[in-house]
Amino acid sequence: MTGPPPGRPFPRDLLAADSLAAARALLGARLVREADEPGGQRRRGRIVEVEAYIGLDDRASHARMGPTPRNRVMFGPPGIAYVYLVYGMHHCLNVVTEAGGRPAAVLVRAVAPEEGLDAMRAGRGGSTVPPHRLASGPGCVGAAFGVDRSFTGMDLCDPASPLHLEPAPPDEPAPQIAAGPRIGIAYAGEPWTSRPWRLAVAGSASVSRRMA
DNA sequence: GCAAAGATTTGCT
DNA sequence: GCAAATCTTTGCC
Repeated sequence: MTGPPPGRPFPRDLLAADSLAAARALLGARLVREADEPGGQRRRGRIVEVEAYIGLDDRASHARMGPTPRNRVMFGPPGIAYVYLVYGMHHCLNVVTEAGGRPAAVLVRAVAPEEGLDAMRAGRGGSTVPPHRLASGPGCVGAAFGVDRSFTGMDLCDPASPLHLEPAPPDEPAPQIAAGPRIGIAYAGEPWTSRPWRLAVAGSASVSRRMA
């Protein structure tokens, strides 16, 4: 036997408690996008880079101003997708974490493509970047997996969802993890800009930027 | 109701 | 290395 049976659900309890633990659990997990049309390709990749946004007091988090029409799913149950549009052009995928109404989410910043490379490249507008860079960066993940704001609210722990998570294969060793400050949040100020809440699989060629 | 800024990427200088 | 592209969400008048 080499791989897991298809459709194994990602355990929701791994996302329900501490967001940094959830972020570590998501590294190495698989992001799966079922074919969006008959005869289309299934897209799948290994999550290799994430960032955590934790709590009302995190000045870098969209939840910092309390519940709004955009961020309200962050206040809901874990395992739900939160997709937002940044800079008017890029869709970024988050996995809601923590239970009990504490707002938190993990941003999926990079995925190492494994399946459906052609569909990913098409989603990237036919970009000629090498395969390992097709989903390297939060906006690239959204484009490569065909995700937009209509995916907000989707249950990523349900194998029947068009977009969902799967655990890493059981025979795969746990990844070595590197940590560093989050990207693009200078506006938040200290201590939030320095919090090492960006986590990545050490050495992966698909990580968007080198860790400090 | 209007103005400002943003969890980015790409291409040109 | 830097600036443009592009539009939603939020904050303030």
